[in-house]
Amino acid sequence: MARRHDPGRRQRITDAAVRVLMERGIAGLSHRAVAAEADVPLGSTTYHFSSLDDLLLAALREVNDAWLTRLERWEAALRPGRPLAGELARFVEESVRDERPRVELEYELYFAGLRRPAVRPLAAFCLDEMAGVLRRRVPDDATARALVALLDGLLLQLVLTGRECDREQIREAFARLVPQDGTGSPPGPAAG
Amino acid sequence: MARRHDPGRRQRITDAAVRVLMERGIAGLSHRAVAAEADVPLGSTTYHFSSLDDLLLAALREVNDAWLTRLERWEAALRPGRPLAGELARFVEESVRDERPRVELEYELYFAGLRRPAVRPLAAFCLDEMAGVLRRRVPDDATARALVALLDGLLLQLVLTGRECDREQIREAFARLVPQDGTGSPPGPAAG
DNA sequence: GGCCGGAGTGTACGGACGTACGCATCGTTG
DNA sequence: CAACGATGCGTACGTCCGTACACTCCGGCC
Repeated sequence: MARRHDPGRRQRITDAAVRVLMERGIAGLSHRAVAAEADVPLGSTTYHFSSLDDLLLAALREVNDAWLTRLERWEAALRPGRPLAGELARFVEESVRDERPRVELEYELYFAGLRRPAVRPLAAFCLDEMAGVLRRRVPDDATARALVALLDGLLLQLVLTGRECDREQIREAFARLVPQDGTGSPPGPAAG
Repeated sequence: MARRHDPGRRQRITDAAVRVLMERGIAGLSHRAVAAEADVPLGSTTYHFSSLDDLLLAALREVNDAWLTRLERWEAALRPGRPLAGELARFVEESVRDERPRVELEYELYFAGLRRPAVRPLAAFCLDEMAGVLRRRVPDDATARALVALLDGLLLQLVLTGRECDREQIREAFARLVPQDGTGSPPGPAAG
């Protein structure tokens, strides 16, 4: 064994939980599945997390962070000259092409929030953060929230129907929501 | 007992399943819960439905039908003069105000579709039908699909954050997606 | 060097679940 | 009226789950 005083054990369990979620979904998350995936004894998962909900929440926070980080990176890499709508369409396309499991998991998070009071704040937080990121490129909160809604709805459609992604149509839809375009309107000249 | 040859028994079980789903969500659906809710013996639920997935699917079809019917009724009641965006905003507002449990359940259906192959076609069907209904009031498929995406995204946001519904903001967002407005553009003069 | 406290673990318990299957029951047929 | 077949039901089995808890083991302190 020699696993005594293993720092980062908690983190390893959380990571294993994320993998379990990715493979089996929220319904498939159990102490036993996580323990096996993390290669730790069953008791270890109940020791580090006071309940299964705790474990679920920790894992979902991880998933959520990864998702928001991806969005932040996309935002940070925006070129001033390019219209925002096209870049949003690219984000959608890349999401369903390269990160489908993560997208699916992200939406499982939302839906878990529908029923589990403990998860709901996290889902709401995610929505607000996304709006906050887009807000940097758009003149008002309402537009940012509408863009988030359209983004969520489109990703959901693409993931659920498995239909191929028509980037031009998606760009057009985003373009209608963005008032004037040129990678949005940063509040200040260089404050973006 | 005297329950022999009870016609509509299957339907009663399905209805009970819908109530169970409404109260406990998909994770809470079980043969036992449904049997108790429908006041039938446990064996009856396994007799009429070959598996739990069958029962879930039947119940979700019911939920789906109710949802699409609501949308159809909304569409049928549209007045020619009124702008479509405002009517869509009204639909959103009424949905979260009066039908929140049904909305939540509808999105649980989507969620179930993410993980259960048997449910996915139903979720995809629902998305297509919604687009089909909106298509009657809008000049092209792409716009209809974008409206569905925005509708889904907005409802999701409102239900998850519990934020109050700003109807004017929502109307504005829909208005940007609808090319010109006056309750859409029916293909023919009176063709509906 | 020997004890002591807490960190970590293995096991066992109680309960819920899906489903298979033998049996009761009733309409039908001769 | 009697027997039979299908229709419907109650029970019981095997599995998996979350969690509690007695126990082990290691690091620090006297």
